[in-house]
Amino acid sequence: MPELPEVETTLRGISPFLQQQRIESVSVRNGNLRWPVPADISSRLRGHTVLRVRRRGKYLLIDFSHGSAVIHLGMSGSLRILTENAAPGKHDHIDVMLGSGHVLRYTDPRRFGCFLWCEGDPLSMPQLAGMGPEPLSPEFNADYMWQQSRGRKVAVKQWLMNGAVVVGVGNIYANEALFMAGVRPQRPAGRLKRVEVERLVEAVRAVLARAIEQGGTTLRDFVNSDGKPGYFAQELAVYGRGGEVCGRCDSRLKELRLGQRSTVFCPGCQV
DNA sequence: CCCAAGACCTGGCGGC
DNA sequence: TGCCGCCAGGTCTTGG
Repeated sequence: MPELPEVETTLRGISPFLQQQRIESVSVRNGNLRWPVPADISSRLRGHTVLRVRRRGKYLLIDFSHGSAVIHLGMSGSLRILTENAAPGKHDHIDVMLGSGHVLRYTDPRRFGCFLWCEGDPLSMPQLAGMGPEPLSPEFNADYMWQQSRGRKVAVKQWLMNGAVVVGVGNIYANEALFMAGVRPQRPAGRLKRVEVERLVEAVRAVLARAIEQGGTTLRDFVNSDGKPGYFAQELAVYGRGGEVCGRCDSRLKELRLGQRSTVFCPGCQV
């Protein structure tokens, strides 16, 4: 489910409710996520105060003075703030009770996400070390991406979705950015021209920034921390539109598979 | 090192 | 209505 804009939307939603809050308790109903939720997570957190919440790629980090909770939403996860204690549903796996009386609830039907504990610097744990730059930071620029692309034979779309190159670009936004940049997804990354890399960098920035403004993309079940959907789905130009007429020319959008992921492009607009 | 494919898991959908 | 296969926003792991 969540790509960078959805995780960023979640961060912005939960952050005000977590800042400086004391953790009263943690209730784990199903700890069988991608990796097991540490059995002692409750005793790790109880009585400690949240210093701040931040994001690295699609990971959310809740920092305390003695370590950080490291959370990923996988394909289908969400985090919500409950103002009253609603009965948990089948996929509501974790509740974090806050001093304010609010509850941070972790939901994930497919359980591809994780909820881990890290003492010390979470940025150096295996999952986070070696990540590429943030796409909305100055380190993500044409010079960097040009140098990264040289010699790479992989399709540019899969290259864009590789977190070691740049974080946060998932299937939806890779499709959209390539359309915006006028580049066919199946082109080998190393064969892009410099101007194409420049356009792609700008397109990734633009599509992610716009999606964040809209509160992310809701296809089926993404909800923000208030339980509301994101509105970027209405602005998707190609994702989920295979067979439709392109909005920019009169070609029909084509659909194919790259790296087992559905890929949509316009044969008229994308070279 | 690079790349492709398999793995994890549940639910929704279209087809028969 | 019921069952079956396929698909889904991610990314880690394995194997060539």
